[in-house]
Amino acid sequence: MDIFALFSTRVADALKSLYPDVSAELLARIVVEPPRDAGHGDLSTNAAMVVAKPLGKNPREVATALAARFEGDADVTSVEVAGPGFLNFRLALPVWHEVLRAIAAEGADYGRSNIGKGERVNVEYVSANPTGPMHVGHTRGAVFGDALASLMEYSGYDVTREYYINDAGGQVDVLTRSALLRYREALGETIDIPPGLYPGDYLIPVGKALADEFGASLLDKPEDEALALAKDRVLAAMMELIKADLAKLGIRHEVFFSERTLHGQGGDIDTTIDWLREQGMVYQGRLEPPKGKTDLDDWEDRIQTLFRATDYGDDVDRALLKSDGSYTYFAADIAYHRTKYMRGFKHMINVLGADHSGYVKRLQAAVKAVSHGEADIDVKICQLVRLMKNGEPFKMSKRSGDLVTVADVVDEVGPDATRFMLLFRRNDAAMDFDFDLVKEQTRDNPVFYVQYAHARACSVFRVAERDMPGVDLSKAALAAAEIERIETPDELELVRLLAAWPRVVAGAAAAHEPHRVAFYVHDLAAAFHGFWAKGKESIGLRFVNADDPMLTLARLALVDAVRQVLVNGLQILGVTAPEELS
RNA sequence: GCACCCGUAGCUCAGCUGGAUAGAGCGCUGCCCUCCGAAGGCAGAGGCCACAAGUUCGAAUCUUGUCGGGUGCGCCA
Repeated sequence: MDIFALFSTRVADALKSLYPDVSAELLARIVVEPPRDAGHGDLSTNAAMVVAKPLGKNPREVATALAARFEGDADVTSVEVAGPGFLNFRLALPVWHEVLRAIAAEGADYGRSNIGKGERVNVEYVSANPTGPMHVGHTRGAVFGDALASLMEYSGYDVTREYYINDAGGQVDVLTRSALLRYREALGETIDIPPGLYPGDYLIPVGKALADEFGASLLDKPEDEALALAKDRVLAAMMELIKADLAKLGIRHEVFFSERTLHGQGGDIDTTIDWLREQGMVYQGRLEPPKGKTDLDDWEDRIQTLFRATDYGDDVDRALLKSDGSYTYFAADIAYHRTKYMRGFKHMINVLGADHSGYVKRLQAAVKAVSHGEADIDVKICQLVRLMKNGEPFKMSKRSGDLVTVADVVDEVGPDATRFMLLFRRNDAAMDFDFDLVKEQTRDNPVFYVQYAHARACSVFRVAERDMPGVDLSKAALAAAEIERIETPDELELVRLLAAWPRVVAGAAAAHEPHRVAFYVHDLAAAFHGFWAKGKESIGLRFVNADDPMLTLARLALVDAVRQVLVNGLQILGVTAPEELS
């Protein structure tokens, strides 16, 4: 149940009956929303202002006519024309009681919508190079993508969570060579890791595993052959490391797509490039060197194979072949996104790090080209995260490099805090991650604040059981409670917030902005804590009143509704809702 | 030089895709609570929404330009 959606159609219907010739486009621009200032009422609509001009009428006049349509409506206690032509509604108590009943009835599904209409969306995120454990820099994108995918699912999209394994480039050879050194080490040699190779300890067990499998047999082979034999093992081992890191954050993907499978004779890249050629999207030409870039010593002006990205909104055309004749990363990516389209995805979302911001136009161009403009892609860039301790930026040092891994962070603060903090900010704004704050048990720490609200809601039930032994507090009993007893302004404020939840999730899903869910849940927690605090000043506002079981039951239904919505929000964010805090 | 992102209270950030008198937390000031319904509550001060034009009934929000910060800039991934 979404009262905003409900009134949206009612306002539109009223408008149509008054002015039969208002266009559908106009109706679509009408918004029913909570007014910024609660003093203005419960619902507010701009309908009159939107429609007035095209109809050649005065907005307030239209508003007045519209208001008349709601006179005597049982759900509405007052309609007022305000300001330049706003229409403000105050809703009758039974509407709020209906909201509470709906929450009880819908439970975990309260807020779920079908705005996605079952359409398929591919959400690609993390896609870290398989050259080692996940760096902390990947964490934000990982968490963001995961929460966004959940949010889309919750809003009626058919979501596929996908990870693109960049296992085809030169870095993989470098990685494998590094692992082969560790292999020699495992066989007893003393090794020295030259600069340029990966020095990390995490390759030691990989070397050992190679030694176990191949014995000394790789030693006599030419490097090419040894590389070919070892590569799959090394890559698999790296993916295991990455998956373990992801698991620590509660993240899983449905599809792991290997870049290597696109390469090779007659592979997807070949067919894609051929296809692009047929479409006239490829030509031979030269590019201007970028201005203002410092080190252009190695710039070589040459004719190359280019994709007409500028036809699709990019700034320059992009190279498909390297000078050695192999495909560029972008060529593979075009083919990759073509497979997404061929696999039936008309909506794609890519979550990338800040260092890829220069890549988005190119991707959008590729998707447009490859789908004849039928598919869309939204690229979400996650800005940098600075780790802070004692008010200063810091780096946790690992013996074998100065990387801070995902595991380092999660082991220190836990997955819930990591996830919530990273989601409690717009993705496109840089943020500081404060280690001290995250472990504090005070209101300043939003993770604690929200989880505590949930725990407190649960604790109310424990108190009720203690103080009112023998009273039935089951879901069924709550559903049968006299919800009508909910009527004080403080209680209704809470209900209003609960009523806004479906609207908030839907908006967040449409905008691809999970942080809105985090902020909502935080607001709801604040309102709940506030109401709780009132009970300390005035006993009549306490949830549990042993001498009035029916009132208590009604209030418990309210508490349970708050608890349920907190759970629903946290679930989307992938954060647990503990019943007790230690 | 170019592209993208950001610029909102002293600090950290929201602002519901164009709505009404711009919000929250921290910090500050002043009260209240000394409570196990633990891990506080209430109130106040604090703003040229970077700046300037434009679009319209209406702009923090959209357009253009300027300034400042971040990221990136043929063949790396």
